[in-house]
Amino acid sequence: MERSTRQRSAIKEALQSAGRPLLAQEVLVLAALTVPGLGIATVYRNLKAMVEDGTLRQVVLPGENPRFELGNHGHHHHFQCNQCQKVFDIHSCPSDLAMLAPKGFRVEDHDLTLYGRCKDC
Amino acid sequence: MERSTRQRSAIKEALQSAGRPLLAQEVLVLAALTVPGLGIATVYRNLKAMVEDGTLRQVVLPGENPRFELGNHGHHHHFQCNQCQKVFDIHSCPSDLAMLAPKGFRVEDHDLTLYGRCKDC
DNA sequence: ATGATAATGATAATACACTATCATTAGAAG
DNA sequence: CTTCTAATGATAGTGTATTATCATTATCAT
Repeated sequence: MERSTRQRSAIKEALQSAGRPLLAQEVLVLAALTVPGLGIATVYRNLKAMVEDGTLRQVVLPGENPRFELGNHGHHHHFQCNQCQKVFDIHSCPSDLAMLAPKGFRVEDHDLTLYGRCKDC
Repeated sequence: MERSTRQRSAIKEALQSAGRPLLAQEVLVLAALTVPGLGIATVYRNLKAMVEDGTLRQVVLPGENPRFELGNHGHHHHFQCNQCQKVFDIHSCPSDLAMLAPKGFRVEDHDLTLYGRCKDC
């Protein structure tokens, strides 16, 4: 059966306190503050398991490695800073996108990424 | 100096006649119809060179390998079919995206991908 | 047509994110 | 406290897109 470990808690908490999608490497760095010696394999293992059970969601931006965020958010989009490369949530969503598609195409979903400077850069 | 080869012409023509962004592998298959024996290394070499000189543009969708399209298009977006995975151009663009970002964030650019069924699927 | 050399094609090498392996550690049930 | 075994950490291995290598071919200025 599944056991509760310091590592798993630290990984989840890193994502909660960051409040933005993190790369596996970023998760490692943050969670290792709580659990020194944390291994990258453990990070990948737990991220994968938590995505599978719905605790986490993968966020994939064009040309970027997957990031991870909590799975309890609804539909939303992302902003990536051109300076620091960090990714932030955007909780609004344009509504009139389906009409952009050519005739004969049915739109079922969409992905939007904004790029620019974040508040800190 | 640069020489004109059958291979390079076939690669460029494959992209022109397709009228949609193609993966390196798709370029190989299409261009090999004109130049049998065409090698994948030649495809990558020429795609890279043509991107560098502006003839081509890379199109990178989330979680996908790069596709290539002619570089003389203006700003536009893409549609990917959930069935056949092909990518098509969308020549319109929503205008009110900058206001979606949180306060303190400056929006400089954006990427939009629509997903659904293409005309043929 | 010829020679210099850019370009090609086959394939070995690379890069790199991710996964498997396995000896060791540490939850938690009793 | 013991025992069972899930989980961990170190690291070797994998998968795969792309690039480098190099002998051979083909373009093009002369």
